[in-house]
Formats: sequence, structure tokens, C-alpha cells
Amino acid sequence: MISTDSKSSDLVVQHVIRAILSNKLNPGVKLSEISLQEEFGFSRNVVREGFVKLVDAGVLIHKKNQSVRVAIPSEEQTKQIFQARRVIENGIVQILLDKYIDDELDVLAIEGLIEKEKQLHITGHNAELTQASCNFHLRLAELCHNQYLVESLRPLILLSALAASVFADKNSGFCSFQEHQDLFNAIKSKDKSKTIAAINRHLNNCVESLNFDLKPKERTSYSHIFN
Amino acid sequence: MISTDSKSSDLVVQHVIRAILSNKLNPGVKLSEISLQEEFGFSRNVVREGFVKLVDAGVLIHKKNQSVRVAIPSEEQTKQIFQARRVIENGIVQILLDKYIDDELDVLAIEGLIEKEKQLHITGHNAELTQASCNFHLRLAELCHNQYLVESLRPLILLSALAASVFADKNSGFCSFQEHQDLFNAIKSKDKSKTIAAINRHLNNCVESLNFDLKPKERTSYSHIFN
DNA sequence: TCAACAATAATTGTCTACAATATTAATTTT
DNA sequence: AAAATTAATATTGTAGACAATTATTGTTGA
Repeated sequence: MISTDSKSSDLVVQHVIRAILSNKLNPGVKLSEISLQEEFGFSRNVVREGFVKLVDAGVLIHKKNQSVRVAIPSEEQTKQIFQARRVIENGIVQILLDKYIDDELDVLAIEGLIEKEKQLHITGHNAELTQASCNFHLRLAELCHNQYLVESLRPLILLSALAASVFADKNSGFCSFQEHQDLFNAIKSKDKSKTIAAINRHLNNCVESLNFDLKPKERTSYSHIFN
Repeated sequence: MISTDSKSSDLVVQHVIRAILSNKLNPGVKLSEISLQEEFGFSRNVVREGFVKLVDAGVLIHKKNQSVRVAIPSEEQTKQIFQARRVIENGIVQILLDKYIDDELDVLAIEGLIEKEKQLHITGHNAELTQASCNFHLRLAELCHNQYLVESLRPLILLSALAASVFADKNSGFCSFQEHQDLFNAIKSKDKSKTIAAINRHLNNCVESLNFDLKPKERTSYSHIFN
């Protein structure tokens, strides 16, 4: 559960997450405690604490006596990640649908997010688009008003971003905003089976757009990217 | 993601979890870093690291400059916990059902667990029964061979145990093994809607067996319980 | 007797230091 | 020149120390 509390170590968590989502931190990159200590001014202890949380979430990998590395999802793991997402996000959209039918759902909040994705797509801000695309899925979870669903989904979203960074070709249409739009329309139609079909189609397309034969990319080591 | 890795801090995590599941650690109880340091022989640093993971999972609560405490789930949180469980465990049983239909599921492994629950119920080993009952749900998750589903469910199971410790009357039939048997039979029938009905009935009964008007119990402070 | 206040003790947050391990660079050997 | 070995460097794991904060105890006054 990667929280957003007020502890200093959570700032480390936030910075790492933001760096991953904006593609400044790639899978496999080493992160030493000292380098982040210097960059943030926190003590090494605080950095370690942040790392523990990220390792716990599966976003960082930590072998004993070695520096932590950004996780490199395997093909098998990627498929598991999206299976888990199908389970959780199926539940989420059904909860949202119930809320919408009972007039307790602010659909405009969702529409705004999709609009922002569209803008970023047009202007070609790819780094921000990844972030916005992740935000869409997380915001849907948040609209359920269930902290446990949010915290279950959050690490999976991050891992998905890493998987995309490993296996997605440029412009492969991974997690496209058009499909977000489709999902949104399905919810607005108040049709349960249509909505479920939309979320499953979207998540399946995400996996199928990946190219698992892609050769591993060269990964430069970490060098002052948190700015 | 409360892992079971080989790090020393994970031993702290394991001990705390076991103490909670065997009812030796009750909601609201304070845990000081020093007392566990003395008990385990680890350095305070290691204990802290374990605490960070448990706080992250929501099992422990940590306010700045105060000792961590075992979480006391509220009524609202408890309902959210079980809503999240419904979502995840619905997915799990459907995956298992698919596996069973494809002859890839070892049903005997499940049957053995239920048998053990029955034994513990008869012999009145209530502490072990709680643990066995939690194990049943987690084992179902593990049989999906999806680490992310397991790690999503694990904290929810722990929190459920805490919620029961707060809101369950003695012998209220919280999470009964009979319903586990029913669920198992439904899976064996290879009937999807029957299986889904069984898991939802079980989880709903869990919540409904709780008494949210129960007055908060007296909580003795921590005193050498990890033995 | 009880409440408010002050003094003491205990606990956490943070930093520094040092040993153990891993990584890198340099040297030697073939 | 390439591989293997050795030396040097860097990084992690752990422990300990001190300040800041909180919890507890003891005291005073009504």
C-alpha cells in the first residue's frame, strides 16, 4: 500500500513513482541509497524506508547486499499483473455502475480526465500521457470510495507502466484514451454487461499490444533524474 | 505486499502476523520498537523496517512520534475491507473454476484445509482455527498461481481477522468452515453462478455476523507475547 | 478526592560510524 | 592481447548515540 502520508520517506516514494511514470526511471536501473540521499537531502535511513515500501509493492527489486533496481516485469509477471487488474477493475466498474444508477457518481470527474488524455495525446506529451493514463484507472478506483481497492490497484498500475516500458513498441497504442472513452460511454449507458465487456476489452488490448519478443533495451545507470 | 522473503525484517513481520492471527495481539495494542528489539535480538532498525511494511499493509497504525499500534478497523473500514475481498475473491474462484474445468486444479489440497478446520473446530482450538480459516482463503488465492492476487488479498485477510477481533461475538460463526465446504462443493459442481453465489454468500455472512454496536474492549498493553 | 501542573522517564526520529559484502579497477599471468 | 587474479573502491547491513517528542509519574493546590 504505497501511501501518500506525511512521512519524509513517502516523499522518496512519490519521487520514484513520478520518475517511473514520466519515463525518467527505466526498468533495471540501479538506485543507490547514497545518491538519493545526496539528491534529496534526506538521511540514508529515510531513503531506505522509502525503498522498503517500493520493494514491498514490487516496483523495486532488492537482493541482499545489492542496490535496489527498478523491477523488470517478465512476460509471465506481466500477464499475471493484467489478470489481477482484470479482477480488481472488473469489480471497480461494477461498483461505479451501481453508484451511477443510484445517482451517486460524478461522471464529469471522469470525463475531465479523458479530455486531458486527449490533449496530451494531440500535443505529443508522451511522458505526461503515461501519467494521465494511469491516473484514469486510479481515479476510477478512488471514485469507489474504498481505500483498499485503491491500494490494491496502485502497485499494479505502476507495474503495468514498467511492463509497457519493457514490452511496448513506440506508438503501439498501449492503454489508449479512446478505449477509456469507450469504457466511460459504457458506464453512461448504465448497461452492466456492456461495461464489463469494455473494461475487459481494454485490459486485454493492453496486453495484446505488447511485444514480448522485444529485445531488452540498454539501461543506463541512474544519474540525477529527480528534478 | 507483505512478503515472506529472507530478510530479517520479514521475520518481524511474520511474528507480528502470527501473533495477530493467534489472537495474542489485539487491535489497539501498542508495539514499541525497543521491546521487540529486545525480544528478537534484532536491531531497532530492523524492527522499524518490519513495522514500515506492516503499516503499509494497514495492519499497524503509525502516528508521528508515537508507537505503532495494531489497527482497529472501524465499521466503515470493515465494510470496505469485505467489499474489496468480494471483488478479489470473486475473481479468484472464477479463475479456479476455469482451472478446474481444464483439469489443472488440485482440489484435494483444498479439501485437506477444510478437514483441518473441522478438526480444530471440534477440538475447540480457536486460535489455530482463525489461522486455518485465513489460510483457506489465502490458499485459494495461491492456487491461482498469481502472486499479485495473493499479495492483494493478504493484507485484507489480516485486517478481516482484526475486524473480527473487534466486532465478532464469541461463537458468532464468523467465517465458518461449513461455508468453506459449501464453496468447495460449488466449485466441484463446475457451476459458475453457483460458485459465485457461494463466495458472495460467505463473505456477506462474515460481515453480517459482526456486531458493530459492540463496545470497545479493554486492551492490555504489549508484554512479551512472541513465544 | 480530584484536577491541573511540573518533573521524570521512555520512545521515536535522525544522524554517524563501522564491519561485511559487492562492484569496479588494476595488476599479473598465460 | 585476453583471461584470471588481486587490490581498491563503493555500497549496503547493522549498531549505537543524541536530540526531539511523547507518555508517565509525582506533586501541588483547591
